Amino acid sequence: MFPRAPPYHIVVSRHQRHLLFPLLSPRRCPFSGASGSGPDPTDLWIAKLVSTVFHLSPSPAIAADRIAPIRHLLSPSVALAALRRHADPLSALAFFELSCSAFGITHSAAAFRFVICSLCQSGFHDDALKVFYQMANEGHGIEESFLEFLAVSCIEAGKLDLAVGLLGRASEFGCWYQSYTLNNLLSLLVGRNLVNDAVLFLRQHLHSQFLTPDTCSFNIVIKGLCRLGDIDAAFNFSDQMRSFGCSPDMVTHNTLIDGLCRAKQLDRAQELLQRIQLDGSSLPNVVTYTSVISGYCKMGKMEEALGVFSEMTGAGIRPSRVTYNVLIDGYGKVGDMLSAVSVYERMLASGCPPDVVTFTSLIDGYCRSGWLDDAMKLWNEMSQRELKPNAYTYAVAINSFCRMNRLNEARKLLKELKGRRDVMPHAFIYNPVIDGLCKCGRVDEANVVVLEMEERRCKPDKFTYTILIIGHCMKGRMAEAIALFQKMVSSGCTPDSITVNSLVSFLLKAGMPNEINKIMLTASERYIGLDKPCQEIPSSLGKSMGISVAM
DNA sequence: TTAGGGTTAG
Repeated sequence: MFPRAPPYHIVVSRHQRHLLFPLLSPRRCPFSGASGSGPDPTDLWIAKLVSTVFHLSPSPAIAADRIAPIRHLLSPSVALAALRRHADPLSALAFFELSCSAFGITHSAAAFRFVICSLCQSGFHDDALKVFYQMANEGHGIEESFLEFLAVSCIEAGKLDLAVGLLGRASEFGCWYQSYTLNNLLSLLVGRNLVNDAVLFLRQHLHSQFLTPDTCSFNIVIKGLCRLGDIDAAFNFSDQMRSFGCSPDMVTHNTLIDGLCRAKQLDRAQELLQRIQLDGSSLPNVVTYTSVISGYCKMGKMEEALGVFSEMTGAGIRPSRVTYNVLIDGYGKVGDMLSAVSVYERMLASGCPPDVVTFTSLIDGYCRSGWLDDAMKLWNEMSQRELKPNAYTYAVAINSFCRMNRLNEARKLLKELKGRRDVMPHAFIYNPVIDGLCKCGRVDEANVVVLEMEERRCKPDKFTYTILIIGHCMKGRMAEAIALFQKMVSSGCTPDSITVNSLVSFLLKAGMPNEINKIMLTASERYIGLDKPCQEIPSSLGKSMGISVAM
């Protein structure tokens, strides 16, 4: 934490002169700048001296000894001026702490804010919050705007736990904060699948006088609950909205309808749609209808989907690109490519340009029907329309080539993907190729593909490892299979019962009981905390060894 | 800051 510095000399050499005038990086924090008429020139001179001595000392303790003779010159305003001379926030923090502990300085609110802002801007939010809580404990008034700045900084840095803790204590500091900040936090929590944390936070603070949730706050949490499949909880929240002065709006209704559709409760979704229509308070829009159409498409009920589509157009609502894409994908999934193409043509005729999702769905449809060559014609047509395939498109095409045992064409696409720096590679794109190669006994080539994915910082997942372990076992390369299992565990990828069962059964056939023991021991250590229950497998081994394996 | 679309393999 303490900055590296050369030994202390009274006379500073030419090459050290810059240390007298450390340049501060631009401060974006509105609370860290100087205010008022600025520091006294004498204070500035002392601050310069003190900060230089501090910088040149090899440790805070030595700095304390060296500054001691002039400690009587130190004041809160000198300390603030000295703090401003620290370019490194951790160095500023070290000086801040030293001036409290060694020289008894009671820092001003401005000094606290300066250190907190510096730490936040460099990503040291944990330290920033410790200083903030010290600031509050020392009785400094907390401005609402400062609390919000700190919360937003934590949120933007992804330190949601810190933001939750800070905003959760806002009432302690007498601070009210805007729904915008709350919604930012809720949105990020939901986006990271921390729906329960978002729900808990909103519930705990609904009655707080320092927080005013708005319709958007509820909508965010309702969407999270719908994505979890907890439709009843989502409806409960929507029922509660009015008692907090918020009215459900079109977004609320659409979120609930989409939730019902995802939960395959299409009848309830249709009922709600009709209720909204009868109610007249908000008319269903293209998003509402598209959600219902999507729900039917996902269930393969294309007649019903088309019925809702007709109802929508009959009501004078123009289909969006998403609406067309949903229908095209639905027809492709049920193998009705004639209808999929018909919707595509209608889309073009209506002046709605297709996008990469349209093409991915069409390519997927052709692939599922076994018409790979038609699919690849579309692949080429995409570039004519200046559309680039993305990770989804590659996944669809590569998977299909592998299913048809056209591994070389799949590898050609992987090679093309290698040149696409704008596409983030995912294990599910590589896995079918690795699987196909292993099944053909081309294990060495499979290992090369794994190296390629790792070169692109794409970590193998449990499917990759299991495919490889089985592939190596099939070739009798047991030592390599065991090494892969060990690499899997040490890289933090938790094996599941399929991985362990596969390896153990091969080891059993190979007559390697000692290795089985080791694998099972590792597995039992790793399985602590797994959600799914344990099951006795394999039968012969389980009986003889009394070991259970998680499923 | 909130609503609808495409990948899921061992």
